[in-house]
Amino acid sequence: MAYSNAAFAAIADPTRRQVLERLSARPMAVGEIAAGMPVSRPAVSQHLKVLKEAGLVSDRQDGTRRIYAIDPKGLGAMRAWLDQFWDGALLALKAEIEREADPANGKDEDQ
Amino acid sequence: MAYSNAAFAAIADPTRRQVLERLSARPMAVGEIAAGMPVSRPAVSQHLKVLKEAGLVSDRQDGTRRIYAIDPKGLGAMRAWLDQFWDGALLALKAEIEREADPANGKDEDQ
DNA sequence: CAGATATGTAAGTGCTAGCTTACGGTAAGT
DNA sequence: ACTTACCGTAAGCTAGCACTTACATATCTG
Repeated sequence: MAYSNAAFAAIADPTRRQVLERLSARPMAVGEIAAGMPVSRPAVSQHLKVLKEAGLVSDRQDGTRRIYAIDPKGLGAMRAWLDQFWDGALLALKAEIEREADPANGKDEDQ
Repeated sequence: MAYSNAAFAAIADPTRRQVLERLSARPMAVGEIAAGMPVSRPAVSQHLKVLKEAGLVSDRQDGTRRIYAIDPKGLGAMRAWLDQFWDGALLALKAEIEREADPANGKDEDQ
């Protein structure tokens, strides 16, 4: 399973998640994003760089402005990992519960 | 949308993701987890503490050992956030594409 | 061309994460 | 009771993150 380490590290930061949430509404310019945020504009710029390198956003030049938008590819990889992990965990958990619920199996047999 | 900040911070670390992957197979003791990992056992212990506080794992005493297992609750919250974010982003992206594809709307009208 | 607008980037700083070693505590075995 | 096994935690260190201010760059406008 090939997933991006950078993507998980990127969404770990609350400020970056806030940026992503704002971009999920519609593509926006840097200054527009930074307007309603508690950090400075350069900080947002640096966050956008991280998000871009993680494949979570894409950018496009528009005059003096630079429009950022969500890039579905990076998100897809993360969802894939979470889904697979989720399914595996649930399966293992179900098996464990069934094993413990059935006395014939001997839940402490090898201990 | 109420999601856990700690959960996102927890899965940001590759070592912790490795711990989760091992636990997704079956519940395991601390030493068993640390056996096939590149870091020391105390390090794994600290990671497990973080994962537990994030609601991603649960623990149970068994003699001198401590068995850790996946806790579906914390994962569910993360998946919910990702799913909602994913859907919103795709919708916005689709709307944006349709807007740009339709010349009648004037894609640069307010600039 | 001069000025304003919009953004990226360099430099510097405070803080925290993740790691190691060392130690303490608890449960099982002889 | 003594020893062994298993684990959590404290102390200390290093590296990197997130932030700020200051500066450089590029585009549009009058």
